[in-house]
Amino acid sequence: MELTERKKKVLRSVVDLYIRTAEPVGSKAITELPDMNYSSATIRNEMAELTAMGYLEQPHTSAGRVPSAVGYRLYVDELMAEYRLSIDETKSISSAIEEKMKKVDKMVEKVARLVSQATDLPAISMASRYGGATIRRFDLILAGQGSVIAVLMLSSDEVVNKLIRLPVQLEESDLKILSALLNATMTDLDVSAFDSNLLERVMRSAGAGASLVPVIMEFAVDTLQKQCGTNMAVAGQMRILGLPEYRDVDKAQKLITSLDEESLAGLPAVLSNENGTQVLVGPENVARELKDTSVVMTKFDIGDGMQGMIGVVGPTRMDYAKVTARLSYFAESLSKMFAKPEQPQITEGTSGKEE
Amino acid sequence: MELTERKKKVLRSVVDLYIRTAEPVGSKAITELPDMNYSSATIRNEMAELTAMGYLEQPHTSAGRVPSAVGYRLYVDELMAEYRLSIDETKSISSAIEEKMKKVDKMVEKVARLVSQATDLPAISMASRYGGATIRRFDLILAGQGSVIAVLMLSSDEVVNKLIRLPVQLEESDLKILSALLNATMTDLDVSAFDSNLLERVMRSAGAGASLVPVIMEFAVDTLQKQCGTNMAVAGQMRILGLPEYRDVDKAQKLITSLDEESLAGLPAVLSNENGTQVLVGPENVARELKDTSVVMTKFDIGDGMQGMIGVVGPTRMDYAKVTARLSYFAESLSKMFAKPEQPQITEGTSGKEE
DNA sequence: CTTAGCACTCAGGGATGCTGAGTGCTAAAA
DNA sequence: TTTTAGCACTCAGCATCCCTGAGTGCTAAG
Repeated sequence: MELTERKKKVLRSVVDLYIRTAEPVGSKAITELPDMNYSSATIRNEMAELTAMGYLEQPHTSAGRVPSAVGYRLYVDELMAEYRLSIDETKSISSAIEEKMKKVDKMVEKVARLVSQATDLPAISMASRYGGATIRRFDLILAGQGSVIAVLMLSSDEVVNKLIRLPVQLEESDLKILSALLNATMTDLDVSAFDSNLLERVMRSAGAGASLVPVIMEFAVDTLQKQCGTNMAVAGQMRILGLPEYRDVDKAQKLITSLDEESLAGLPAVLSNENGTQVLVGPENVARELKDTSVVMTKFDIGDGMQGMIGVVGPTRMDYAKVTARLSYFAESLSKMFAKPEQPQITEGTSGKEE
Repeated sequence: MELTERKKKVLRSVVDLYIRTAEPVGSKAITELPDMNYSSATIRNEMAELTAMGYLEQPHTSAGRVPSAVGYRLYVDELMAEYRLSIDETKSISSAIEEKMKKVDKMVEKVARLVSQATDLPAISMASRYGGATIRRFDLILAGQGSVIAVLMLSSDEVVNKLIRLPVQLEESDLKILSALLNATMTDLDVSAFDSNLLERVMRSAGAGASLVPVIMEFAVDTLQKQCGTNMAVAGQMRILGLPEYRDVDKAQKLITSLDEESLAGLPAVLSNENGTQVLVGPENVARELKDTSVVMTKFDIGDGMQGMIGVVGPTRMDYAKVTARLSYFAESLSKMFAKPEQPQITEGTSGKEE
């Protein structure tokens, strides 16, 4: 049975009010809305029918109505009004993004923080690679007393380095030969190609620098693997403490502990493959702990064979319009930022101790 | 007036019990302790006197006693029994530390997480430099079509790099000359020496690579400044939700928001300069938000002109013995790890996009 | 000096009752 | 046929009250 226009209007009003107040909505509250020229009795009848049809729920007899999961679904898909970002909002989002972002993992963390701040909800951010990374170029620098700095330039234009200390004394000329060999044999290879076979072959031709080869190769594999993996960050978990549905510490705690990287690993699988914003309402979430929360996620392209994703977790009652608007804007801005091409560009990286 | 032995014993018992139960301690509970051969009436008298002397407090007339800040102070300084780490505990701490730690900022974050996990309390970790860092060595690598990779080796043995794209075409020989120049003029300098004067001087002699100099210098200054600054991380804030004193969401929220990097920046100033573990009980904390929490902190040496510090924040009622024991062990293990010298050592780092 | 005994205090936890927001139904009005 | 006014009913939330028991301080006897 189709919903009449009026029913839809009532449903929308209920959801809107409930989002604002977090309290069950009564018929009188609806009548007081502008544009509602019916008496409370009429609204009551409509609400009773909407309840029967499963769009609304009643916590107890003498309370108002609360949207059900089905109700939210309809609201998100059809009823909700576009939320228009104010200039202030777009500005603060853009300026937040414009801060320089360095390495992917740092970037992911920062984005999570920014999104969380913009929505005042816990936020998730991830970046995963669908095209494999390769090494474009090897360089070896002699740094005195048996120390060599290996510098790898990746297909993604990232540059990584590693300080290697070996008991062997090497000459500048040895390194030149070795790096030429590495560039000839190990560039543009998928990570899977780095096997013991390759290692043996390269070592046989390596001459004086042979002892360096295994270390460099391990470093290369490590680096490529790190590139493949999914980077993920969660931020702002404690923001849920501000929400009335989590006044109860136990509930809050349960949700927070389920908001770590591991528990959310399964999330991407649930999402459809298209770009754009998706909403998972309450029970639609697979993770049991998220049963009475909603997740809003947006995918976008980072370029360089990377796929980005940002999202937030919040009460089913969250302000979907506002949140999706902000998320989309965020994703769009990020895409633009990553697509920005050609201009003199600078990349940097650090390296520290490792034992 | 000095405390009698028996009074001390009673005070210790009160604190111990209160730490365990988080509930006011009554005279009867004390009598039931082994090694307490007095009746409840006697204990009551002692407790009354301890209260008069300010070591104990009474939430209300018919409740048991709770240690006051002064009481905790005495307990921490004189009364508390050494807590002996079990083999399991030392093992899990050591194995946690043995995971490889890379760059300082990553390391700081990881340590914060580990400490928090080991104590089940929010933890703070920081590393700050007291000796200035310098650059030991510059290398420039030509990476095709106007791209140059600048590789800087610091006095701390960290290696950082940056990909620079310039519209100018440079030859291998230009870079050789330039890097020789940089190594001659800009190594072993304190960050303050990098002024416009130096820049001008170097650029005058730089020839073809002159346009690179400002970029490299900016990178150098950035890197050194980052080295100077204090790295700090907080982890496990939500652990306070498990504590009975923070069943109240508002309280928990207040504390959590005051546990960010900025608010804790003043902390180091409060601590004495010696290494070793220090306890700040309740009102001894300067930060107003920490008035009814305690902070336990340990300083230790990282080497390379760096000072490390780890600590936890918890209720005044926290198990000081256990916490200080674990913190000290942690600090010791970390010191050892950083002191471990000479063996073939490898350092690595990455670098990503920056616009 | 210690302890048994006793009167006193008071937080915390039911039980009870009231209030007001909200409902569903019916019957009159449009 | 649809809308609305009116009314009886429900029930969460709050305030009130009382009771219980843990804990106290004081006194007087051991």
